[in-house]
Amino acid sequence: MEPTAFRGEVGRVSGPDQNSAGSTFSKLQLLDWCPPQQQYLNLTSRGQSGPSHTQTAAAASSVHPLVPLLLYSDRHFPPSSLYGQPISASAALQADAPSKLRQCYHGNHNNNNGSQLVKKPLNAFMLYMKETRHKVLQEGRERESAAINRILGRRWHALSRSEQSKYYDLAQKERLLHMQLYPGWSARDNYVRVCRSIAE
DNA sequence: AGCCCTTTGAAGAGG
DNA sequence: CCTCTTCAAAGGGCT
Repeated sequence: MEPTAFRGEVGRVSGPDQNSAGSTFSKLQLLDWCPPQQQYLNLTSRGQSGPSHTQTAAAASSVHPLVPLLLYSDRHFPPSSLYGQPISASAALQADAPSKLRQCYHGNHNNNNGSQLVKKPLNAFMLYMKETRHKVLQEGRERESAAINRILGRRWHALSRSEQSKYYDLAQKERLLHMQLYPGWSARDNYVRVCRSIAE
């Protein structure tokens, strides 16, 4: 396939093919699912509780009913589940645990602006991985994530255009919602090397 | 305990 | 405009 051309078709947030967020969201509203917003708040606040996360909670609660869409990708692919199935609280906690580890890996719980860290929205392949990883695990051939990801990379390329478009569309919705939730957010906020250069 | 590995895609920086 | 770098998820493996 041609990822670049394909990306140009469905992967862009803005551009001539992208009418507007409004028209996109009108379609999104057709999606039938309604996870608790609290789960999303846990996600965006990285599972932390405390004064600093009231800002995120306020941002999420003040946005609109599309908030669950972001949760859609992050919480929506529990192990051995299909689309539309609700995710359990334990699964949510399980998903958060390694994230906390990564917080330590990246140095702190905040971004370099001192505010609560907001993570990047997942791209199409990341969404595909979240949904498909457990299948590879169930096959029992591989256990290491690096090996599993190699397999998923090959399977991703083996997907048809229409199959991939499902994930590109979802990723685009993620980005749109992320932009609405965090208008001033930049991926650069999470750059560790930026933090280090500032600290030096 | 903390980082590496491995994948694709998005986004930012710099030339 | 193009290239390079970083981060997003995951978790076993390694230091």
